[in-house]
Amino acid sequence: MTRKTGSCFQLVTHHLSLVTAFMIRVRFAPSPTGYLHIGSARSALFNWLYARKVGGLFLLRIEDTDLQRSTEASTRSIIEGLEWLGLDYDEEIVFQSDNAPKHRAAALKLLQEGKAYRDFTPKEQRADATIKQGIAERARTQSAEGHDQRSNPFRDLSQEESERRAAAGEPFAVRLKVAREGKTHFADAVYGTQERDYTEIEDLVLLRSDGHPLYNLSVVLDDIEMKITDVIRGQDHLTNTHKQVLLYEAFNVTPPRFAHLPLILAPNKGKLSKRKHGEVVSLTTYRDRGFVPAAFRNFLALLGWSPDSEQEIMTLDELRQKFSLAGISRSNAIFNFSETDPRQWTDAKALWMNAEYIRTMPLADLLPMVKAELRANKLWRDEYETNERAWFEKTLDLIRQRFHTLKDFSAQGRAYFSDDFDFDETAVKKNLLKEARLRELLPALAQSLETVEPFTAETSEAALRAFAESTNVKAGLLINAARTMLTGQSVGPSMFEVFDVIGRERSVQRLRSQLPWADVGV
RNA sequence: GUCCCGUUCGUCUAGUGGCCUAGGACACCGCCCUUUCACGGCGGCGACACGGGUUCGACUCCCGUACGGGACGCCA
Repeated sequence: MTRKTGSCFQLVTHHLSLVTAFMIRVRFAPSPTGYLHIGSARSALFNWLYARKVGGLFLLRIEDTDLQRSTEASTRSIIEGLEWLGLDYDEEIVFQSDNAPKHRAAALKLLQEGKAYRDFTPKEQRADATIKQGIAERARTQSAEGHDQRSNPFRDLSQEESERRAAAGEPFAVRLKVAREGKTHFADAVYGTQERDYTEIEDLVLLRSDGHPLYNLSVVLDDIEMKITDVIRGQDHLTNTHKQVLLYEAFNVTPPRFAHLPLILAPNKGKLSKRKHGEVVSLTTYRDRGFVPAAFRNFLALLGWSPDSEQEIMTLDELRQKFSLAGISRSNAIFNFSETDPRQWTDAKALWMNAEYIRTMPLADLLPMVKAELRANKLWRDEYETNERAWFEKTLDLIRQRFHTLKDFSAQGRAYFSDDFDFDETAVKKNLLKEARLRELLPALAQSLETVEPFTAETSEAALRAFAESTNVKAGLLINAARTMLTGQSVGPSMFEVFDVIGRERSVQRLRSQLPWADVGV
């Protein structure tokens, strides 16, 4: 990023400040340690909606200070995920690791000012796997014994002694010197006024003994530098916020406004984690399994937020217009899905919403998504966009009515785009093998359809019903049999609409096929 | 364990003291439409965690209990 220096720039920013003072600036600040979690995606969405609603800016900051776990692939996945959801960001992406030297300098400044101190306690070594429970356990015993958060022996070490030991090369961490008495306060837009007694807040580590700046320090400094006006993030940060408020005070900066979001929980009301719940928490899963981005975005928006109206299907623009922090609920939401039932691999409402979008969205918006899906399965032909476009749109409009994901276009929809499709075994048994006469009737039906002119849903229906009457069989028998012959399935759109889009030539050909009988060895 | 947060149908939620015999959506069930399956239409099932207050009146306000969640790191 370019950084201008000199009084000229200062002057400009000074004038601009009157204008920018009211400019809302929010950020989405994920750590790139895995694929984008749907909870994070929702935070991003809410930040974006809030910013766009008021004409503010939505910034992206990658919190990659944990060099051990951060990956470039993860950063890419985050950016792709935002793009998929249609959330554009402003300005350059900030990589937190780039600012480490500044963060370190700021901590050292607090040290000089006496607002922080050197902690010479040797660093504990802990195995990664046992960290969480070990910390919880220690916290338990400490609180049971009435641990004093200000008991660090190095807290009141004299300045000279501290300098001397540091100069001698003794390693030290830098901790914030939290006052013995007082409370932190902040107004949360969702949870209301929050306060916390200092005695509940530890002297948090700002700098590791290797000089590496830690999370709370970096977040505050970056938010200050990025001029963030509103911090919207998960409720799991509620206690961090108190620590961060302390840091804002130490730096003499007015804290931003805060809004904490209720959490998204697993069906067992526990934390929804990638490790425990697998791909269902990853945003990319929804893209890969045929979700329309607008549908998933719409679903996510309704998890923890609701508009004033009872309308639930909303475009991005409608969401933007209706969004308000006041509509965010305080209680956690359960993301309902089954780990054993593949039909309910994710929340039923999300699935429903996706189907709803697929059958009602403008065909022009659906077309490119279906194109990608067909292309990936070698079912796409360029003619679908040129001289066969009318047919293609008509076919999509017909079959989309009962599809749930984009995957269905290449799976259940295969027979519409290829002659090479499979026959569903139960469909064959139920609609073809049950009635022996069908083996002769179907080719005869084909023959009578061959002369129908023009060949439409109406004329094919008339022809089939006439044929049924003349051969003295129920129309339903032929209808169901024809459906299976033409599509391989027992379910689908109205048979006559299918005749229409499959066309006379292919319909006749398929009615004469002996494949279903050959397959079962009759 | 300590601190913080929460609790309305199975799930997402509306509800800011009388409009609530608690509304909507998903799921489920039934009927209609349809010789398929859906869509759609109509209807059904189904909730204010519990106990005390305050009030003429409490889902809404206060207190307590229970339950659930979060945080408690030289991780982010």
